[in-house]
Amino acid sequence: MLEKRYEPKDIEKKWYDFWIENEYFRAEGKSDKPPYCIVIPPPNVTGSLHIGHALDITLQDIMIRWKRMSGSNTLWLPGTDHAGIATQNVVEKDLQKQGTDRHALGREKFIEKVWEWKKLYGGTIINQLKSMGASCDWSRERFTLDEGLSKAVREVFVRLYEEGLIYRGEYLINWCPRCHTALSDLEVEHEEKQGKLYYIKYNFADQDGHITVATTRPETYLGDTAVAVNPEDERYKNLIGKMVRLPIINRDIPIISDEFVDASFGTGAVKVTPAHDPNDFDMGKRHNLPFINLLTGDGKMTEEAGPYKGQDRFECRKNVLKDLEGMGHLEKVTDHAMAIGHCYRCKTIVEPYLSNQWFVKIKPLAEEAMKAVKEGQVKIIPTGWENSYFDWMENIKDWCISRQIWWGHRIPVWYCKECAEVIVSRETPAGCKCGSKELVQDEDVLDTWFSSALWPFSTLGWPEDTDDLKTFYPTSVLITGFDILFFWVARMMMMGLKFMKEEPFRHVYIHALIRDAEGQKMSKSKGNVVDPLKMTELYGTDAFRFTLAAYAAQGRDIKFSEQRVEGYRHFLNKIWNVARFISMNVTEGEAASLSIKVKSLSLADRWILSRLSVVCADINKSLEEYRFNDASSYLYQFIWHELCDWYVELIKPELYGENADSKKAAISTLVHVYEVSLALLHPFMPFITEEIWQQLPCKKNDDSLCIREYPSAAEGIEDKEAEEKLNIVMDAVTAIRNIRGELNLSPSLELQALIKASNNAEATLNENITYIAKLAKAKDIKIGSDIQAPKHAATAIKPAFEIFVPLEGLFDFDAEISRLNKEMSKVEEDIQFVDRKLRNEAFISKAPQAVVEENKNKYNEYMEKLKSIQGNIDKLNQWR
RNA sequence: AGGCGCGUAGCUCAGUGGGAGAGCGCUUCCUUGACACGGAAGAGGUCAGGGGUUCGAUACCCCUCGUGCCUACCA
Repeated sequence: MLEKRYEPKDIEKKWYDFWIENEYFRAEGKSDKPPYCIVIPPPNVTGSLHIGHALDITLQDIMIRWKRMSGSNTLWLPGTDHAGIATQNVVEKDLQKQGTDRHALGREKFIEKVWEWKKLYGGTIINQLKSMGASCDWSRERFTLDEGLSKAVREVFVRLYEEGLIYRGEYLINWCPRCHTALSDLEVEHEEKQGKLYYIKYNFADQDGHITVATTRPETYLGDTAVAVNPEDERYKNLIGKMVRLPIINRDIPIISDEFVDASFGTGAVKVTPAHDPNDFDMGKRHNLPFINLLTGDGKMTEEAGPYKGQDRFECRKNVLKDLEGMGHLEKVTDHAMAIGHCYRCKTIVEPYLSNQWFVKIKPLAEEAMKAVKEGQVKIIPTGWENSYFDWMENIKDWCISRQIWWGHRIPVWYCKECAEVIVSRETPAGCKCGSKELVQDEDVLDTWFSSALWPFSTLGWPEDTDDLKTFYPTSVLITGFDILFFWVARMMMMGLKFMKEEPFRHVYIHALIRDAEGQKMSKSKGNVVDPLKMTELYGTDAFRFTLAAYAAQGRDIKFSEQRVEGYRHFLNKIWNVARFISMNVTEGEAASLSIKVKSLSLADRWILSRLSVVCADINKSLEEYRFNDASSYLYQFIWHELCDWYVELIKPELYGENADSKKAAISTLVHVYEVSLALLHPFMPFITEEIWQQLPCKKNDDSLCIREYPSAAEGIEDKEAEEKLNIVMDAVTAIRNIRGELNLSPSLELQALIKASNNAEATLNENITYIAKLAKAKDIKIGSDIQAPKHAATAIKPAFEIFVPLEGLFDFDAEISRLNKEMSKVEEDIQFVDRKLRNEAFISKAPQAVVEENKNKYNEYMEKLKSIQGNIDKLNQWR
């Protein structure tokens, strides 16, 4: 006998351990079964589970468990990402607390420290994934800095270099002065902000007068090497070639002309700072201007800044403005909206910074990646994201992959101290071809996303030709949020196609972002995060998972509300109680012999089996299409409203009755339908279903629900006739309940029911009179085509029959007449609506014949109903 | 600045070219032998506004308003 309430806590761990012990999640490297594979989006090793992970994990686990049960050789490959900058930041913070830093430690020691840290805390997120029920194959867990994955990284780097797709050069990149490293364009977050536009006067060097330039970053004037104007700009045409003198530092620079300049913006004259602005960089190249670097790596001014040397960049700005103003060089200041770039890891304002970096020449890779989606090898779901994908790929720029940090894959490039030879190699080289042994490795490491880009094949063993790789590549689907579509998905596409010659996954399912109940993005700083671990603690993992699945409609963000989790906890309680109901009605001895015997099935049995068949098909189809919300809604609807509200109630007379055969049929059907329901539910709520299933008194072919075959429509028996018939019965029950409710009659009061039925309905109702008696709490039910309405009776009119409920003594003429009047005005509206259509000639001639027919039928039906109601009202008025 | 999405019951959201659906909340009644985390019966919506296409539009097209996001080198 089950406990009165479902208590998730102990049960969850018990079953997870059981699954692991029995290796149910273990994939086969070689198998006759069809392969199904998902690689997990590897969470940062520093991370802890947030609600976005929870959604991600839940959806993946649903797909994986569903496919596993459906007979696939299923691999869900888990792992973590070394998260270069983020992890380094965390460990550096630790060091800071101890009053030291990484430079004091030295590179080698520091990296040791990070590994130590990883050993201590890196398992946190993995354990949290397990607590969500994730059915990953943990024997294949990977880490992006593993030996194998590092080998893949080197292989890819060297091959791209050899093909000329990786190069090194001095360019303007995004620099984070706090993290002390270059960032790719993607790692810079732009935020629209109200800023200022400063107008600065530059005097001519050899004549009176000045030209005014506008800038948002006045301190960069120190690095100006020209002023540019548009060649067509009449105002400045005659000034081209003249020199202006920079205030304070008194450097003379030329006025040049360049098409790039927009004459309508600001003053139409642009200061050109080639070392600190991307556009100016291009102009500098075009006009051969000097590049003056004003900044050090940590955002302080260099010697080039003259009197401002050593000042912080923002302090310098203040001082420059003060000085310019003092000397009368600041003409005016206006408000100006602009988007400033911030480091995505630490939110510091980034600087365009001139330095030597490694880049991937990306266009050729992007073209293949676009083609794969255009030609349909890869399907992005929902398709709306394809636009963003193409848009980004088309405008892509070379990818800066070197980072000036220590934690990560060190760039496999060595420089000879003797002859300046550059050696790019898979293996650490012993010496230079010039004979020197004096080699130094490049100091930089690779962008973390470089190794993540290889994840779908590096984790399967590439560059070795492993069984896993042969079996599981391309993987089946990638499930992730849109926030890393470019960071990760796009790059996996490029690398997968490049090195495997095949797309990394057949489908990409992009799910929503979870926001708080007000629609705000969740963030630690806003303090509006929903902690998934708290949810699982409060409501159980299953209820939480089901909530996430129910929320996961395509193409819309999720506004998360805790109330909804509570609602689904009630659903679990309902499921739990059906199990209790079964255990109370099935004795141990009976259990083993249960089977569905078609010939002794009652109408209710046939009906629920038919419904089961339909819902099995619906759920499989929904999952096929990644319609998680539909699947969960089908489950909820079927189990609660059909199985519990109707079927269980319908069979109670049989369970408590004397007829052994029909009792047996009812119990068999109930247990069967419930067992199948548990299987249907299992991918969504693995723990409670396993717990109940293990205790369910019926024959099972498997040791765990998680490997039971996933139900198909064949587990039910489709039977439209039974559905139609039972609908008539349900109609009758509802009609009587409706009278009871609306006339405020006590639920305990037994009502008499007289049913005037058409021939079809008469037989059906007669055969199922006990159902009606029980569910509507009715007695002395009489059914016939010649039933007459008694004097003091409430009436209900349905298409197939009319019901009269005699209410001697309790009868209230006014109440009943007003009920009927309400009903009548509804029907009158209906008639009007259909009539308008039928009188429209265009409708008759142009609408499909079936639609016209349908409306005609409706019209007749409504007219019948109207006649009946009117008749009843007339009688009541006569009698009263 | 461009692009994308959203606006449907009090709240959170499904949905569809042929009379508007769910969950929660609300109202009334009910401790009936699985379940009060329950049962039964209800109330509640010009499907943002305006125009167009159509026999027919909440759905398709255009505009407006509101709202959210992504991309972008306007100094």
